[in-house]
Amino acid sequence: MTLEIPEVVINRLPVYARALADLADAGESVVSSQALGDLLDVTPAQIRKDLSYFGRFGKQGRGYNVQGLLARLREILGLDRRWRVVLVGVGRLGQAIAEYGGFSPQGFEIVAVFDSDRESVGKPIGGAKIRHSDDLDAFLRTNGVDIGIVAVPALAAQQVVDRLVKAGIQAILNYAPMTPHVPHGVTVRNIDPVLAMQSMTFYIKQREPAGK
Amino acid sequence: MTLEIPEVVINRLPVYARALADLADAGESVVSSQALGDLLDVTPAQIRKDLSYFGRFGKQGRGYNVQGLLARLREILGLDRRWRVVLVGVGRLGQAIAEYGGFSPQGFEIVAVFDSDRESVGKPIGGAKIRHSDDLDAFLRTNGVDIGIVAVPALAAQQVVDRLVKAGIQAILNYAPMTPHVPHGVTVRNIDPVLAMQSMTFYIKQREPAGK
DNA sequence: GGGTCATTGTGAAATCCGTAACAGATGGCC
DNA sequence: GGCCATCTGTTACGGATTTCACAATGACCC
Ligand SMILES: NC(=O)c1ccc[n+]([C@@H]2O[C@H](COP(=O)([O-])OP(=O)(O)OC[C@H]3O[C@@H](n4cnc5c(N)ncnc54)[C@H](O)[C@@H]3O)[C@@H](O)[C@H]2O)c1
Ligand SMILES: NC(=O)c1ccc[n+]([C@@H]2O[C@H](COP(=O)([O-])OP(=O)(O)OC[C@H]3O[C@@H](n4cnc5c(N)ncnc54)[C@H](O)[C@@H]3O)[C@@H](O)[C@H]2O)c1
Repeated sequence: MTLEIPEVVINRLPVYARALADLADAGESVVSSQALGDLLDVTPAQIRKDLSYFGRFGKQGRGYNVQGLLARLREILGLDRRWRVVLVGVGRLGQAIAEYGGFSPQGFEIVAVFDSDRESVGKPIGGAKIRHSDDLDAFLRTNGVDIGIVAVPALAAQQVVDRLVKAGIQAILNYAPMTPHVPHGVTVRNIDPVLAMQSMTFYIKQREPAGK
Repeated sequence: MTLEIPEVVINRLPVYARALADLADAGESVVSSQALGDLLDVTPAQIRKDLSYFGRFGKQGRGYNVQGLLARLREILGLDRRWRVVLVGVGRLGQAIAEYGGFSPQGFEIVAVFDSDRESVGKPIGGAKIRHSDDLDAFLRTNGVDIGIVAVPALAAQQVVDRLVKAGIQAILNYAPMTPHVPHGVTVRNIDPVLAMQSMTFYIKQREPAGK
């Protein structure tokens, strides 16, 4: 139905939702696009435009009802239900992810974790037991799983992505420093702090006429 | 000098550099924009256009010299030197960052780590000793530091960002789930897996006509 | 050394996205 | 109840980014 919404817009909605949740916590009941924009370093026009793709949520002369808009955004993004997630790769990063308390309150439940290292299979982590990655396919097929998190070394990552895709996973959060290939219809987000730093250095350098 | 290069372009350059490094490791000496594009899911025209902002690096009929282009990109991005980084917040995530082996080989050296918890001050982590965050300003002023990594709870993050900025830091990698405010001239990149997942759910939902 | 083929670099066209601006609606006030 | 100040929703515009398409160039071969 709504098939022409720019991806940049979709990527901003969770940011709006997060700010609205903070405002709600702070006891605010109404917010204007101007005030929300100040909070997020976004122009008010952009916020209004973004929201207008989905409907009319505000009241002229007043602004948006914080709880109301938050509820609508959550609905639009599909955050009004819980999502089942598997984690593949339980090294240092994978452990931090498995034990991170920030996912569950947002509706993302890590229902199983996998690793190829037989030594670690069976060990408990973040409420689950580590399973062997050979059992990944079987698990995915018998349990409904929505999202896969990849936290294996770069060299193993494409193989893991392929397995997740073959088993029907629709969305992948990739922490490995590589660009995964997925068929059309699978959504990927990459998290790579090194790339983030490597783009920042360009700007630092620009501002440093000395040095070099 | 070169002041009108779109930020999206700058953000793609490290991705190109990473792929070129992989190609170099694989023994490839030449690559075409087509081949590189296939690797990265980017159109060849985009690659050529991006590179053309900085000069002419290829040879018609042949493509780009892998080592040569990599060297030029590293130079453009400022990756031909080492960068000094401080980490603030040594909780679970901060520890994983401090001990992550992926930064140093790319030229990012974590020269000091800070936390506000007096219990943990003095403990060794990733080659450094944890310092108290009260000493952050003094350290930054006496040691040249280029980049700050923020890994504290959201409620403390703006305060930490402010301190880093006041001490002259030019670039901040923020892991806290909030939008930091910084003056013009300071570069920020945010890393937030929850936001990443929250935008993916939109697309999963789109594809699931059932459910809901 | 000329012909062929592949591939770059780049203006021009097309598309995408953000901003501006304002008509219209709403609440508050007297 | 009418007036005023405020703020939304939306359209139109302009700028930014991507894609297109092709002339120019270099490598290779015979
Ligand atoms: N540690 C960090 O802070 C950090 C930060 C950013 C990115 N990363 C990236 O995340 C990935 C993991 O990092 P790490 O530090 O946890 O590495 P790690 O070596 O500690 O852990 C990798 C884990 O993956 C498992 N594994 C390997 N191949 C597998 C396969 N085919 N199937 C299932 N499991 C497999 C290994 O047994 C190991 O437990 C790497 O790609 C790394 O570059 C890590
Ligand atoms: N753990 C993860 O995988 C993960 C993933 C994504 C984002 N995050 C975010 O990263 C941040 C840190 O997460 P965590 O799990 O490590 O939390 P944590 O509570 O384990 O660690 C936070 C650390 O920050 C320190 N701290 C608090 N206030 C400080 C201040 N003003 N100055 C210096 N240090 C201070 C605390 O003493 C503690 O050691 C949070 O904002 C979290 O939402 C964590």
